[in-house]
Amino acid sequence: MSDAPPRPAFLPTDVRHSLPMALLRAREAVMARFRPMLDRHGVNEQQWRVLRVLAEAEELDATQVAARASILAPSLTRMAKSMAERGLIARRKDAGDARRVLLRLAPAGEAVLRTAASESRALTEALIAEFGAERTAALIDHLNALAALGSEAALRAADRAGHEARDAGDG
Amino acid sequence: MSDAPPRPAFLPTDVRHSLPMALLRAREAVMARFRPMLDRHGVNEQQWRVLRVLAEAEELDATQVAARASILAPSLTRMAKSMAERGLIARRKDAGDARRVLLRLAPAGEAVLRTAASESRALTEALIAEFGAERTAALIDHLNALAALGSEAALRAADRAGHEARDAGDG
DNA sequence: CCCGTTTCATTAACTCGTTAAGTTAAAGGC
DNA sequence: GCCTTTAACTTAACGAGTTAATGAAACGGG
Repeated sequence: MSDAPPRPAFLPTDVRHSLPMALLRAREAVMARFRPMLDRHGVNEQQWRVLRVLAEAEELDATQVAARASILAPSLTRMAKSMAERGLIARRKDAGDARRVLLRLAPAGEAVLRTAASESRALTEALIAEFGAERTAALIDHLNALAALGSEAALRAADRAGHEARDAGDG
Repeated sequence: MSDAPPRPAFLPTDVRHSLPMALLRAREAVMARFRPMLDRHGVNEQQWRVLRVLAEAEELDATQVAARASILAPSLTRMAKSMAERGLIARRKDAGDARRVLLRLAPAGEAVLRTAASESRALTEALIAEFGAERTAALIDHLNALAALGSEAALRAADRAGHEARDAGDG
């Protein structure tokens, strides 16, 4: 409390109550718990996401993997190369559409999932136990609802609001 | 629904209901709304966080800025250099402790905050209007509580749980 | 059938995240 | 007053995020 000196009046929103920053901090705190486990299994956070997405589908093209794992296409291109070299995943070209690259789990990737699954579940359950089961479920629902807002119409509306505010705000 | 083929039984948690991934997707959705505004003002997301942190304090050392903006020290070192060159912030050494580097807003940084503040507020208010004021406040509270869990004792407990599960799980 | 358009993937360039190691300065023990 | 330890930053190296541009293949009129 002692370090809140005369605040300039022009700042946007208090950092303490900013939704983007709250999301960032929460994610960091959660990932800090999972990172040691992933390190032990030789994969990073993004590779782990790719493996899990592929575990839920037989075979997917790169665009779908990127969308489901929340990874951008250029990142996935780099990752797929190194993961294929390590035997975590397998790549092949789509016979019907030569633009597409199809990805699937390879044995080493299945092995990582298999041996990490129990640890991952334990960490998840420990977190849920600390934070509360109902509270966690509700939080995930809210987060998914928030993510679902980010569709085209909403984005345009937000952009218009920005322009209007800029006209009216600080003349 | 048609793309959920025979799921291998060894996967950790359904990607749809994973808390880390929900946090990631929600943050992406929110930031997608703010990014065009930040682009117009010539700063990226991390620089914006630094500016806002400095706007809330007269002068802070690098460690405190990093902590409040959720930026790692090596990243802040790089950023402080380029932001100082652009006149967004000012750097000076602490007279009493020659290890410390003190950061404060410079005129160009104040100008960015001043001209972007109204747009930022408009975007924030638009988001709150869409998502619901009470719901947003509750969400931020939950996220802060979640972030607060990530303290030392909790981390050690989670790590122990991981080891136990590995022993018991797939021998 | 051809040509403009769209889609999928890749490459490139830059910045940040992350870890580890190195530098300099302050603190503490004896 | 040294000498070890700790703290604050910096540097380096590598991978991922982001944007823009390119390449290649499919699509869709005309």
